Amino acid sequence: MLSALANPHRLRIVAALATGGRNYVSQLAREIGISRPLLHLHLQKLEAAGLVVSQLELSPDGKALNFFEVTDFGLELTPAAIAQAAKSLTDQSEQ
Amino acid sequence: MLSALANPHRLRIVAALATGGRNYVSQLAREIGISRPLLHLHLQKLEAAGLVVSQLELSPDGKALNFFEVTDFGLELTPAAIAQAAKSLTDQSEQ
DNA sequence: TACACCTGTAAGTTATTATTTACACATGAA
DNA sequence: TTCATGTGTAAATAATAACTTACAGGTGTA
Repeated sequence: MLSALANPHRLRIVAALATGGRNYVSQLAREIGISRPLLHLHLQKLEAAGLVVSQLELSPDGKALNFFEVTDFGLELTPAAIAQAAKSLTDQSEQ
Repeated sequence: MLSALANPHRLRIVAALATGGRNYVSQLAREIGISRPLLHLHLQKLEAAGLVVSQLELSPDGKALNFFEVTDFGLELTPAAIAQAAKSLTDQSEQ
C-alpha cells in the first residue's frame, strides 16, 4: 500500500478520483495529462493495493467504459503503528 | 516521506528504533541483520525524510557512536488527505 | 605495532520501476 | 468502409533504487 502511494502520478490519480468522483480510463488520462497505457499501469497498482476499484460499464452509445473510484481506505502512519505493522513483515532471517 | 517508508528494510528500521529506543549504526545493523553500508544508506533516506534524527556521541571508551532515533511523525493516509496534499505536488504541465 | 571496535563513502553491479511505442480488438456514426 | 471512440497488453527502453565490495580514517587496548 505504501509502495502504491509512493509515486506522484498515483497520488494525483487518487486525488483526482477523490475530488472529481468516479471516472473512466481514457477520460482520466486526458485530465491528468499522462498516456493511457501509463495510467492503466498505475491504476493496476492502485487496484492491487485495494486503493481503487473498477467496474466495467456500457455508455449510452454502447462503448465499454471502465470506471474507477477510490475506496475509503485509511492508514495512520506513526512510529507506533509501524512498529506494530512491522511484525507482520517476513522475517529477514527466514529467507 | 511515503517513498522513504515504502521499503521493508526501512520499515524494520523505524520499528526497531521505535520499539528499542535510540541505537547506533553498527549495533542496529547487527540487530536487523543487514550490512552496515546498506543500513547507512537507508538511514540517510529516513533522515532526509525527517523520520529519524542522528546525534554523534562519544562512548565511555572514546569511540564515536552515531545514534539514531525516530521523530514523532504522524500522517493520516486517506483519500481526502491525499486530495489535499496533491495540490502541493508540482503540476505535471509545468514541467 | 596489530587488533577490534567505531565512522563514512565511492564505485560497480544488480534489480526494480517507470515510460514509450506499437499492437490487437470492439462499438457506433459518417 | 473509414473514422473516432473505447478497451487491454506485450515488448523494448530509460530511469531509479537497492545492494555489495572495497576503501579510508578515527580511537583504545593488548
